[in-house]
Amino acid sequence: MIDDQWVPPAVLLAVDLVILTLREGRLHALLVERGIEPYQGQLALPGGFLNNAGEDLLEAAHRELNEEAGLTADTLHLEQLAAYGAPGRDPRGRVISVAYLAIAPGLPEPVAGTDASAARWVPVDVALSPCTRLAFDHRQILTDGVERARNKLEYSALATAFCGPEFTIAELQQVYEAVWGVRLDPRNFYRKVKSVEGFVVPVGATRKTETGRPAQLFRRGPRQTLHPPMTRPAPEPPGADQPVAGQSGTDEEGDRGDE
Amino acid sequence: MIDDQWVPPAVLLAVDLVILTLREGRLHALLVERGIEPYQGQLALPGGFLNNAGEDLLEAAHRELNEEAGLTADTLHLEQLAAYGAPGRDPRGRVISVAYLAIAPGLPEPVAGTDASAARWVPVDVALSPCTRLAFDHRQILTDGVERARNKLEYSALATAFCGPEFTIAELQQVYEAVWGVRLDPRNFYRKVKSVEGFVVPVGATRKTETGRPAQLFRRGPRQTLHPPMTRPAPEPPGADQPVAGQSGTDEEGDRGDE
DNA sequence: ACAATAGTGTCTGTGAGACATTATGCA
DNA sequence: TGCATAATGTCTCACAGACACTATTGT
Repeated sequence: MIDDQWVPPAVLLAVDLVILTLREGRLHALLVERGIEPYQGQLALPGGFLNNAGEDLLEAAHRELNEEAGLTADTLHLEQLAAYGAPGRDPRGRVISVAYLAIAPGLPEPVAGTDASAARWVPVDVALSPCTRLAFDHRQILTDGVERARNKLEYSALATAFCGPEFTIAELQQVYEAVWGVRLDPRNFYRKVKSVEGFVVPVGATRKTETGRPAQLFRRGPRQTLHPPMTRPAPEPPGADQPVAGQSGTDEEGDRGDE
Repeated sequence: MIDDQWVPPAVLLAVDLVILTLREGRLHALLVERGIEPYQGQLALPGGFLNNAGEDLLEAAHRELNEEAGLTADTLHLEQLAAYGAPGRDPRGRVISVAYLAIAPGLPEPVAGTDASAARWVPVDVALSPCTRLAFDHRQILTDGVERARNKLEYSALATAFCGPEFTIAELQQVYEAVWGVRLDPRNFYRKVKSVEGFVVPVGATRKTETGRPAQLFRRGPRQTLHPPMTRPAPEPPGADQPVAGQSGTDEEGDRGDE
């Protein structure tokens, strides 16, 4: 079928980033306004081509994270999301994009002055609203990233990645509420979090709130997976559930403890 | 930072397959003996390079599934696993591999006569034992695939993909036991499966067993996700759990397919 | 009858949902 | 004292684990 002279087609490889954070109780994603064609002027995920043939994928993700978002990778969560390679996804040619999901604590300022001057935080419900147009297949990638984060909150300690090094239980609850888009009972949430050994560890200090009793501060504990998992309220109506059938681009994690 | 003449480096793109099935109560993966360099003679995952620049990733996975395993994609589960792109993973150059996970019902014969005459089913515990050497980074890919399957059994109806169109509850239980490597109580398993609406639907017929009362036959139902999930016995000792840290993202690739 | 497997019923402990109550800060 | 939030306690129901028991086949 293939003659001896056949050589496989070469492709270009890009790395795109879904960077999520919490700002004022809402889930935000970092988007950049494209300065060049194609899709010039439109919103897109931060990302770019592989720098050189010797660069590792994860390394490229870290580089883009720094270049485009001004974020150092020290404290933040970064995991591979999926590969996207539909033939027509980039008008410049055959480009395969490996998407990464990054979770960052709420940064006070989006970014500025850097290479990423055009970057800004956008609430995900706005970014994914039918009115918003994203470049390439970035809507799909962003959707998948948010979905991954939502699922991982259930069975992993990912929520702590949205918080700073020290946080209160109430702050952690806000993460769940914002990402899942639900309201949780503070008492049950408190009991659940503290009942999972190693999820969070008390730091001994307290943080004053605007009003009311000061809250204890915690750090993330050694535990990565939650057993039993955090239960997400099921907003599904009775009957069969979402199709979820095919997977053209990606899938999810699957690995519970992976990352 | 990048001058106007800069062009991104091109890479080769391969698709590799983790194909899992159940044979005689044990979890097996399909491996091929490589006929060409590199790693000639060693075991590897089925896979190969993108056929042409216009081929979709999933399409390529289906093609390889057919070429190398002789499997038609009609009845089997196929989802993307991850992208593997470590710089040194393929001695021939920079090759990024997008791995797919396929789940197939137990086939009576491995394969033969086809392009994949060198393919054979290997128990995963054998394939992943320290003694077995796999080409490229296929050990990692296989490990990730098995891990994905293990996790998905918990919260999805993936187990039915291991069974034929009609199956008994006991057969479904064997899937869980083989993939998880545990023993489950038949009575509790039966109760659990039948309590999840739409997981399996009775087909009205029965299947005779070697001895004992005939079992009712079922088909997979419309439900894709299991709420609440199937609970996996936790073989973890108390204390912090597995690190599960990063994912360097690597890959492998396949042979060229010619021969 | 007996063996062997399919399928049902019961008890109990754990944990989630709902919600009352107490504790600790500030004005 | 009053208000707001943190933290703890109580009750109930759902469900997983353990296991006794009944049902239906073949020999």
